Amino acid sequence: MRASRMNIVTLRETPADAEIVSHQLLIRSGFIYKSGSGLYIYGPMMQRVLNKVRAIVTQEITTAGGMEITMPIMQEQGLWESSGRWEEYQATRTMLTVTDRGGQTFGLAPTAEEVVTDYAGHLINSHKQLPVCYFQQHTKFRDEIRPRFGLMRVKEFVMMDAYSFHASDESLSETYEEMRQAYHRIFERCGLQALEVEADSGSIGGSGSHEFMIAADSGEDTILFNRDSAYAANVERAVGVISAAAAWTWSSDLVEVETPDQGGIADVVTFLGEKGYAGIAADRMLKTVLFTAESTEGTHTVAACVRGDRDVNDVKLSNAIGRQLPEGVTVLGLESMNEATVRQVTGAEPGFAGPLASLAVDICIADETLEEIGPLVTGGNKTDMHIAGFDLQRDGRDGIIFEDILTYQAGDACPRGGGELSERRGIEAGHIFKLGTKYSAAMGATFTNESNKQQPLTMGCYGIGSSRVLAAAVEQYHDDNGMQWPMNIAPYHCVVVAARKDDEGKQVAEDIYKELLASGVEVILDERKLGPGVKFKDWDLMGIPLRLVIGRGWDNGTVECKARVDGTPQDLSRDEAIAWVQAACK
RNA sequence: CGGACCAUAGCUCAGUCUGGUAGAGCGCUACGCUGGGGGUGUAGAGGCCGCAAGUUCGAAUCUUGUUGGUCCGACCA
Repeated sequence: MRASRMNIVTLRETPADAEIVSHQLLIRSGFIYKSGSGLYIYGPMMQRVLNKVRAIVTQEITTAGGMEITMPIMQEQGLWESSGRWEEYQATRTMLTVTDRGGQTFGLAPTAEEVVTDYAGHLINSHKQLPVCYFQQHTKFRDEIRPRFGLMRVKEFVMMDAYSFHASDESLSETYEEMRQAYHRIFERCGLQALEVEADSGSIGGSGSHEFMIAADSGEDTILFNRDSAYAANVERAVGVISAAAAWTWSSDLVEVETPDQGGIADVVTFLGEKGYAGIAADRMLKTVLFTAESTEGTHTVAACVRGDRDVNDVKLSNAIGRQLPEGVTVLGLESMNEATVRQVTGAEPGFAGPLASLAVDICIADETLEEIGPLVTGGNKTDMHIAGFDLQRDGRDGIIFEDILTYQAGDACPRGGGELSERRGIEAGHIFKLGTKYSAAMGATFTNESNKQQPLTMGCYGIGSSRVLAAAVEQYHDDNGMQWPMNIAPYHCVVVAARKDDEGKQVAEDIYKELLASGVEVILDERKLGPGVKFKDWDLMGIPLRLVIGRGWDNGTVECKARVDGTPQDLSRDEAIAWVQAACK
């Protein structure tokens, strides 16, 4: 391609609303253009990168046994009602909808379990047809409340989604493993370092799932991991072992302590310390956090208890609440309880809640690490009053459920033994789920098994945010001058910069360009009438991996060869330069 | 959905407090000079100051409303 025909428009200044580096560089380089909030045009260069990622994904998923199909973006409401997810996705406002002239409402694909389950259910009648796996790479929609971070969080994006169907859990596990391997190959071929972590399965549901995280400080997810034991999990799901609470000698009698205006944990600890309660620390406090949970059945008041120095894990809590509700009832959302309701359920000002008989909530869940700990200090459900010497087993209200609802953190011990957990940020680029029969059972997608019985299809589903992978690649590979695309997904392999004014110099650049082109190299000839500095800045910004310059070196018959990544320029002869490029982009 | 902020040239922003001729840098156009890291000279084009009402002799500037956007939180395969 000739640069003079590429309409290259690069920005010197960073747009005001671009916070993270991938957003800044993609905008400045002209790779993307904001069409609206959370809506982006992929320019010609970006499209080429996307095409390459898509090609790699298609190849690897096909190798893993997937068959590519295309499903509609518009999905009938009835399909979603048959799985029971319509209400959930409307209530959580995850799904965008459109209505036609007849008044029929459609969802804009946030994912396609319902559509594909309906499809497979009609095509698959016998266990002899199994297993089977379909996939597509198509536009997906999310009703993002707040799009941000450029391509990271948008309303419309490209995602590969694959769905496998099985006669047994064993078969599902085999395919799940094949897909897991395929994911690793995909990220490797894209030149990305991805970390596989245990994950929460969220609103998709199912029995097990892993996420593929691309490590980046700007990532929105937190990963806890330990290299020695190879444990890695999303903090939403991660478990660990917390250090024991510091010793605290107490007569174990229940004592009410006046704590005027001491609502927070830290306040109470300081206050009690001054009052002579020696050795009391935050880990001897029992923190009671109050929530209001919305479910398909109604509103529930919830108390969640954790050790005073730790935090409640919302995701785990939400799952735990779901297990307390009747079959088929789904938790839609979890909110901090408003102050008026707090006063109602505790009979006190906010800050003095405790899991006593006087706590009038529908559900009370205590973290499992509190089962064996005591005595503690907790709120007394009276304004300005705490209770010391509290033992949850002995003094707690009836019906307390013990579950893991703790947010683990760096420094906690690894659950697989050995050392401490470390923490890093990651971008969720892929997610695989063992769905089981959640959708097939609800939608009546069954097959005849070997015993001549109808059985719901066992399913797995697998997603890769293709467009998010692009942003993650920029996050992972860039420097002060711009992007650094890995060769396999770079929009072009090489740019030939014509930096001489004389006719011979121009002709040499032209000839080298044509020769590279003919040998299958994806190459750009920059013959624009611009100073060389401008050209260098442009291509560094756009991150083309290889650069040849026909400039002052040509006086001695040499061409400057430089790799975008940590390359020191080297002067080679014309033919050597061509060979250098051909070798580098193999 | 709570809280904060912004809207002036294609982009980044001054000007608003204290009402009185519409500004800068970058980008763009033309013509030179120049060529190894966004070079330079001259001459230009480009704005209903988001929109609507109000106050005023007079509004980018003050008031109210409205619409879009941004940030923090909540939410989120």
